[in-house]
Amino acid sequence: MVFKKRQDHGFNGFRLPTIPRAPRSVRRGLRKKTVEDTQICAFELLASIAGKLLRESESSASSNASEGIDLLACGKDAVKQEREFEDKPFKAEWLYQRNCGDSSFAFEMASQNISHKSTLKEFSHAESDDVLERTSFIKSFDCSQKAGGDVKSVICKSKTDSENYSSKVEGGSPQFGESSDANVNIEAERRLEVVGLKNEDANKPNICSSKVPTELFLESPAAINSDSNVKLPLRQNSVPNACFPRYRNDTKLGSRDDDENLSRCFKRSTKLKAFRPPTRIADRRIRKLLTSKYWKVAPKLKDCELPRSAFVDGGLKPLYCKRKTCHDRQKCQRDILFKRRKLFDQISVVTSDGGFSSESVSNSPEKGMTEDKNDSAAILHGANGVSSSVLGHQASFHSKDSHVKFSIKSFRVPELFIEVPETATVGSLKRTIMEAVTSILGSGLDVGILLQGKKVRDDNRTLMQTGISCKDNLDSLGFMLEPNTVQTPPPTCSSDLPPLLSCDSSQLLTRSPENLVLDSGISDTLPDLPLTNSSNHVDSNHDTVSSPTDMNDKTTPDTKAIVAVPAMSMEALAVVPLNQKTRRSELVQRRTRRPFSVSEVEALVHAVEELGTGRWRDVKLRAFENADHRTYVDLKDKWKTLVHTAKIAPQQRRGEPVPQELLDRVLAAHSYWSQHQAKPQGKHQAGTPKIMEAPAEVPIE
DNA sequence: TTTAGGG
DNA sequence: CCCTAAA
Repeated sequence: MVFKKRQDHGFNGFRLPTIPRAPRSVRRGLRKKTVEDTQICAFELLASIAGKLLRESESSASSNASEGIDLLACGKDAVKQEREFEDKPFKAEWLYQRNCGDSSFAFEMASQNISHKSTLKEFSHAESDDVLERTSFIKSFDCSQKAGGDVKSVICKSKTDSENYSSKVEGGSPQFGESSDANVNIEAERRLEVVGLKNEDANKPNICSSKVPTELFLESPAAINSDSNVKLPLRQNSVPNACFPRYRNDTKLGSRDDDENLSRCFKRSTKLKAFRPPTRIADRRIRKLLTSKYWKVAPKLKDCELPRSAFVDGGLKPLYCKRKTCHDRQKCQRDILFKRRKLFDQISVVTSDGGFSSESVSNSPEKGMTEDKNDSAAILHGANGVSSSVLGHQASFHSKDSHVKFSIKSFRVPELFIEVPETATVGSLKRTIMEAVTSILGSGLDVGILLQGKKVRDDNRTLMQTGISCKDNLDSLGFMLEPNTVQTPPPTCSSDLPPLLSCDSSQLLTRSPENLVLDSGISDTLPDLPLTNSSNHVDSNHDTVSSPTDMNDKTTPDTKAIVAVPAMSMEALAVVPLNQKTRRSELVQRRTRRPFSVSEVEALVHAVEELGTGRWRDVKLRAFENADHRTYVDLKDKWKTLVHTAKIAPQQRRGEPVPQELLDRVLAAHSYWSQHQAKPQGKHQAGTPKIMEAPAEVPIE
C-alpha cells in the first residue's frame, strides 16, 4: 500500500498536519542573508563613516576633508586607523571593518599616487582566526599609457592640489549623445594590477605600495571604424583568447560556465556574512526602492552606439569575446543587462566616483593616427589620472579636411568593490575583477566632452563649430565617461522621505559634502562646481556602498547626518536611478542549477504528503533543514514540476528519471491536498469523510 | 518573510 | 530557477 506510514499512525489516508505552525516570529531564522542586505548595510556604514569624518574634520578645522578620505569602516576604530595612515605621503586608504559577529572584515586600500598603478590590497588580521572575508576596494584601475606619459594618477585622493583638472563637470544632463558622426579610434591600453593579496603586518600599511606580484597588462587598440587591426600586446598575465570585438553585439557577457564557477566561488562568502544593520526600517525601505520597478527601465538601444560600445566592450571583455555572438543587438543588450544583474549579488562590485573623469588629453604625434573620413580621430590610451590636460596639441585646422587629433591618455575606471572569500583562488579573483571592470564599462556610459570646463552639449555641432578644432582650445579639452541618461526617472524622490531613502542612498552620498570627503575622484578637485548639478558626480559613489559591514548602533545618527544633505537637482537625480540599477545589477548571477536527486525527491514527497502543499517552509524545515541551497521556494517549484512530470508521459520526461512510485505518490498527494487545502491546523478533522476518501484515489503501486 | 503563481 | 504580488 502506498500509505503505510499513515496507517502506522492510525490513518487510512494522509495524515492531517499534526504539527501546528509556530508563530512566525518563532519560525524565522533559517533564511540566508541576502546580499542586498549587506549592500545596504555597507551603505549605511559608509554614510556613518562619512558623518564621523565630517564631524572630525569640523572639529579639528583641519583640511582633512579635502583630502578625500575614502574610508569605509565600522566603528570609530576604523576611523582612527585610517587617520593614522593619513599623513603618509602616498596615503593608502585602508578600509576595513570588523564584523563583530564573525571575524570577517574588509578593508580598502586605494591606489597610490606614487606609481601609476592601482593596487589592490588586503590586510589580514592576525587575530582573526575564523573566517576571513576579503574585501577590497579598487579605487581605480590604472590604465596608464605605456609611453610613460606623465599622467598623474588620479586615484589618489590626497592629491587635492591643483593640476589641470579640466575635467570639469557641468550641471545638467550628463547625456552626451551619440557622436556618431565622429569616428573615434580608440586605442586603449589598460593595465590592471593587483598587488599583494595579503599583508600580514597590519601595522605597516605603507609597504604595500610597491609590490607588484601580479600584473595584468592589456593593450587593446580597438579600431572602431576601420579594419581594426587588433593588436594585442600582452604583458605578463595575458588573457587567453583575448579579442576585441568591434561591435557590442559581438560579445556576450558571461556564460553559463562562468556563472556557475562564480557562483561557487562566492557562495561561501555570501553565506558567512552576518551583518546586522541597525535600522531595519530604513533597510527595508531602501530595498523597496531599489527593487521598485521604477529602477528597471531598460536602457535605450542607443547605448549600443558604436563608439562607446566598442571602447567599452571591445576593450574590456577579452575574456568573453569567444562566446556566442548576439545577432540581435537589442537582445544582446538585454542579455548583458540580465547577466549583470544576476552577477551582482554574488560579487559586490561597486563603482564609485562620479563617472569617470577625463584624463589627459593630448595630441599624440608619435602615435600613428588612424585615418578617418570623419571630422576627427581620437585615440584613447587607457591610462589613469584625473587630470585631463592636453599634453600636446597641434591641431591642424587648415582646410575642411583638417583633422583634429586627440590622444586621451586615460579614462579612469570607477572604484570597484570586490569581495571574495579567502579561499577563492587568485584566478577567480582575477576573473572577478575582470567581471567587475567589464560590467562597469559595459553599462550605460556616455562620453562627455568638456571644453574649458564646460560640457559640450550639442552633439550635432561640428568640432570646428564647437571650437575644438581650434588649437588653443585643446588645452582645455577634457573627456569624461559618465552615466548615460537614457531614462527619465519618475518623480520618485518625494520630499516626504528623507533623501537617503527617497532615492538611492549611495547616490546621495556622492552629492553630500561628506561625500566629497569620501570621493576620491575629481569631485574634490573641482570645488567650484555646483555639486548638485554635476552629472558625473551623480554616478560617482553611488555604488560605493556595497560592502557588507557591520554597524554599531551609533552609526544610525551618523547616517542621518548624511541624509540631511543638500538637495540635489532633480535633473541630477534623474540620472541616478537607472545607472544605479544597471550597475548594481551588473554582477548578479543566476544560481547554479542543482537538479534534485531521487532521494531529495523522495524526501520532498514524503514531507508534502504529511504537510501538504501550502507549507513549504515547514517542508523545508522538515526535509531539507540542512540543505541550505534548497529554499522553500525551490521545494515548491520542485513540487510543481514533479506534479507536472507525473502527469506527462514518461517519454516526455527529462533529466534523471524519477521512480514512478514517487510520481504516483506525488500525484496522490497533490490531488489529496488540492482538495484539503491544508486547512486543518491543530485539530485535524480526522472524521471528515473527504480525508478518508482521498486514499481511494491514490493509485496502488 | 512566506505563499502562490507566472515566467 | 527567477521574480513578485500578496498576504
